[in-house]
Amino acid sequence: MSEYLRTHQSTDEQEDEQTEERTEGCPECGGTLTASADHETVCDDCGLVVEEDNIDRGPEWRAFDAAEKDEKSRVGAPTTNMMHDKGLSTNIDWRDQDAYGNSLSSNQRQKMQRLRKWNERFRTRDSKERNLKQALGEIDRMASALGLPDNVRETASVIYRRALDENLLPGRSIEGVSTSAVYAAARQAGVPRSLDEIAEVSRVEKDETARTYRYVVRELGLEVAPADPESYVPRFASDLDLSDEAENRARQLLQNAKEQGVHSGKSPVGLAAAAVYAAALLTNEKTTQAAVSEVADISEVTIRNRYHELLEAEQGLPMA
DNA sequence: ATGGTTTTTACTGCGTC
DNA sequence: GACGCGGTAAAAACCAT
Repeated sequence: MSEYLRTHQSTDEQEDEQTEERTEGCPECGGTLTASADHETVCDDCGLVVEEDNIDRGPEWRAFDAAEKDEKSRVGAPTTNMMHDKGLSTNIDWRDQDAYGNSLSSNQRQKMQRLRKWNERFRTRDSKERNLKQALGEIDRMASALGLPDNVRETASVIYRRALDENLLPGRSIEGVSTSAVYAAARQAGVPRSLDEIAEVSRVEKDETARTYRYVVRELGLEVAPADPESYVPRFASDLDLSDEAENRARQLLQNAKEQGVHSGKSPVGLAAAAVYAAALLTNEKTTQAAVSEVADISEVTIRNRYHELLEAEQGLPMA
């Protein structure tokens, strides 16, 4: 605890500085920028207001001593949807030490043990809370296995939370819904993973995931646009060690195809795979259909069909 | 359940290294 | 002769109805 207090105060000290000089110059005249007390960033020389209404993360009002400063500080740990209680509930340290690092008497120790136990019981009181706890664990596990970034985990958590609130769970497995949440979140964040990839790391079968996913999307009114083929391109390209040039070419091909509406109804993954293959060909880089098929989880036949269509589309509209 | 569409599977022939 | 590629037909999977 003492440690916490000290660092907390020292950061406040720095933020107490009402004005601070920025390193970058004014975009207008190159003069020095100053952040003023009323949350504007102003140029000293020409008076240009560069930024308005900055978020004030500092203490709320003047404080006259340390205690008051703590009280009025707006600052706290950020909340996160990744923990079942958004990280807001009380945690009791597992160490049997007091705030100064001294160990507790055996009497105290037992007391703390009891407190911990009850705190834990209250924290995960009803079934919903326990449910959430487990689901979020699953979500985190799958997201890690798929290499998905934190924001996807957050989104997945939110989706799951909503599903829980709307009572979508009864009759469905926690794993199934968590899996769907991850799938939906990944797609919404523009880093889609195919159902097959998802099923790979999930504890539930692919068709159950698909079924649950549809259900969840419908009930929650989630807006998930059909996956954009382009969003698969970077991953495939890097898996195949292709150059940036080829990657860009693949994007071009896809955009072109999109304009001509060639892609409707076809699987986005197949299109992306075909574009990557075609681009590799066009930039004289060596890949085989088999290799692309491997990383994209798409049959060679599909790649063949798609990439013919892509090239035809390209010829019909010779380079914008 | 059904019918239409897309993807996959399996197989074959062709050209090249 | 193995390999990459193209094509085809039939089976399977998918989707909306």
